[in-house]
Amino acid sequence: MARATTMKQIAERAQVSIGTVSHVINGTASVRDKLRRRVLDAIASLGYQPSQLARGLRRNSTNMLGMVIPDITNPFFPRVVRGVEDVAFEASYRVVLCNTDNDSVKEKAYVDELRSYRPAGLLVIPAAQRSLSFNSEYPMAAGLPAVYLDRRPAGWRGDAVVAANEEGAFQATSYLVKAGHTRLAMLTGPSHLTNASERLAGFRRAISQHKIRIGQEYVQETRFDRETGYRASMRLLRMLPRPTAIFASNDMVALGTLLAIREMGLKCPRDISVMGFDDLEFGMFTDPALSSVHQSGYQLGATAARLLLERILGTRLSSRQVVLPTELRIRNSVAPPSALAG
Amino acid sequence: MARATTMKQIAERAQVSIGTVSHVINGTASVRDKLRRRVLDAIASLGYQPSQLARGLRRNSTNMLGMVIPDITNPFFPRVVRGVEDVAFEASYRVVLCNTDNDSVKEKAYVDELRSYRPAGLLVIPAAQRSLSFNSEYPMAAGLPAVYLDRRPAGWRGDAVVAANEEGAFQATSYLVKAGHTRLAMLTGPSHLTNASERLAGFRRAISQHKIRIGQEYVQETRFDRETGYRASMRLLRMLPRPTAIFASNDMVALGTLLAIREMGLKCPRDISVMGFDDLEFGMFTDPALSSVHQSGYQLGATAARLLLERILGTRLSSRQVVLPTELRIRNSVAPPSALAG
DNA sequence: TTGTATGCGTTATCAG
DNA sequence: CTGATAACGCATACAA
Repeated sequence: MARATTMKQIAERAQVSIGTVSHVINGTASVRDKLRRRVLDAIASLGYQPSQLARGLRRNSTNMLGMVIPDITNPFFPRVVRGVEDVAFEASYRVVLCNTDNDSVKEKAYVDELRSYRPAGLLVIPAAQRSLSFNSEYPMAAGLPAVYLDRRPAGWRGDAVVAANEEGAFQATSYLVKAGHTRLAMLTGPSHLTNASERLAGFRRAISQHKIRIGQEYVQETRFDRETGYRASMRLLRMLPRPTAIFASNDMVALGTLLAIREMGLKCPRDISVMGFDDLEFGMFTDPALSSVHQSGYQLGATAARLLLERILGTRLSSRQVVLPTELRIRNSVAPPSALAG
Repeated sequence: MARATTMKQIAERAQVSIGTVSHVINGTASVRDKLRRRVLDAIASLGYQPSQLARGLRRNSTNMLGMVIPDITNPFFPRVVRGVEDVAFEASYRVVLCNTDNDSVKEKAYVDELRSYRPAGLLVIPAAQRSLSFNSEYPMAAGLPAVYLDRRPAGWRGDAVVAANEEGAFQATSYLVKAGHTRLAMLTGPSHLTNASERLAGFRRAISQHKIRIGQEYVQETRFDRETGYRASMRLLRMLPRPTAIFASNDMVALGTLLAIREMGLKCPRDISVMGFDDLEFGMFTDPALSSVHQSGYQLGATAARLLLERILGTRLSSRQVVLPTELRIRNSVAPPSALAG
């Protein structure tokens, strides 16, 4: 295993001390132009790269940003990650990615290990609302800047960036109501996640504001995936009277609903309307095209990364809670209820 | 910035020397049971985590795996990444992810920086066939184990894992021919990527084997995205005679084709058949459902990670080229050519 | 079986 | 402005 070029070699070649090399690299003291040039030349010709390990050890901090997400395979998260990466890269930070599978144990393991690399900060989409690893101000407590995204763990008083989940769900539900639907069902997502419970709250606010009452069996808990969306939808579709509209807590769940409708021999939107949340790219291509509450995963990530960088650089002190806007995108999967339905 | 617990503190608390602590942690010498227990207790009660930076500096290698991919936002790659991560995590390695945007300059920058973290190995989906950073055995030369995935840079003689691109494309094209198509078009993807050129080769082999001749305007180069797929498809659809089947080099491109067909007021598969490659999840939900050559991104990643780990652990010496099988998945987007078409 | 001491490549302090 | 030199936290060769 060939060892890489070190500062010592640069120093020898440039005929200066190792301290001087460090100074020209970090701009930590002014160096006479002649020496500076010699150093730069040596660096260029030897292709020297400072050891991030040695530097991190000495400084007790690296240019890594730890990012903890549930599952990169879920199509919403890649955009978030990309938003983070772009902002981080621009500022010379690198992103280390970890998938928790929504498992708080794995989350804790990852966070603990990440810490041992002394990242400059942490970006976390928490696995659960009440996580053992994050119940208080855990990451901050040890002086590690952290920003939470997408979901907010209970009790977290630091920086966070989330979408307007309640409001978005309220808008979407209101739209369905105004289209004439009164038998509305909701697939909630995991009730222990803030984004899911906020969306449910928005749904409830809309129907109660319109004086609509629905049976509790019309509200079904799911995970945030197609599989549970499909199963819960099958249950809904077999109920009598059958709901005329289903609001899914995210697009993956809505995909399951579309599948269930197809399998039951029903037709969307003729027999039943479907609304999703997230507005993932594939929604434009489904049959029928999926109506959804749009949120920008990229902005979510980019914004969180910016907050984190600001905190790392210490330009801000008070903690900030950013709420990103959502926007209703109506496509073919929603229509007024047919007189025959039910 | 509170400093973390160190071995020294463990040593003090356990009333042993720092060397002993190291030995029980690494199992590098047998330690008397009593002392070992004291050390373990101290570690547990202080929540000690060894500094990966110090360890990496000392050992000249860390438990990080550098992974370089074009763009996490492209739905094929998350599965690859996930496959890598799962295998890596199991073996106590962590993955650092970098997006190159298919830009070899960015790729080189990332690889150079990654090296300064002394990763145990590198997983690379190269940005281009002839990359400045990878034209010879660059990563290996410096003793850094590396495995290439999905695409193979020219001249690389080390480990690589790719799909059976040529064969898959051959099967798909043959299917179209057997369905009666003679006016076949292909959207090639970027010609400088091996996977794209192999797919084109498979296409050509199939049509020439069936004695079909097509005009060169029926072969259009695209990138691997929807946008260029859409534009190239519009060109194809305006040609006279119009092709009766389009083979897209991947599903994102095929999505663009579906869009173009819709926009031209044509109907797939009645007027024109469409075949994709990759078989991404959304293909089941498009209208019509997309036929495609299936390959498992997860297996691609998992296999590559396994090869890399084996090389890191030094259990193998000769370099291996793994080719993963593909499988044709026929759905509604393919039908025999209508007599009226053209 | 255990302790001591050296060095990994930097940064930072302190003289000169 | 420049050069020595002491940490940073750990692994490891060597001594005891």
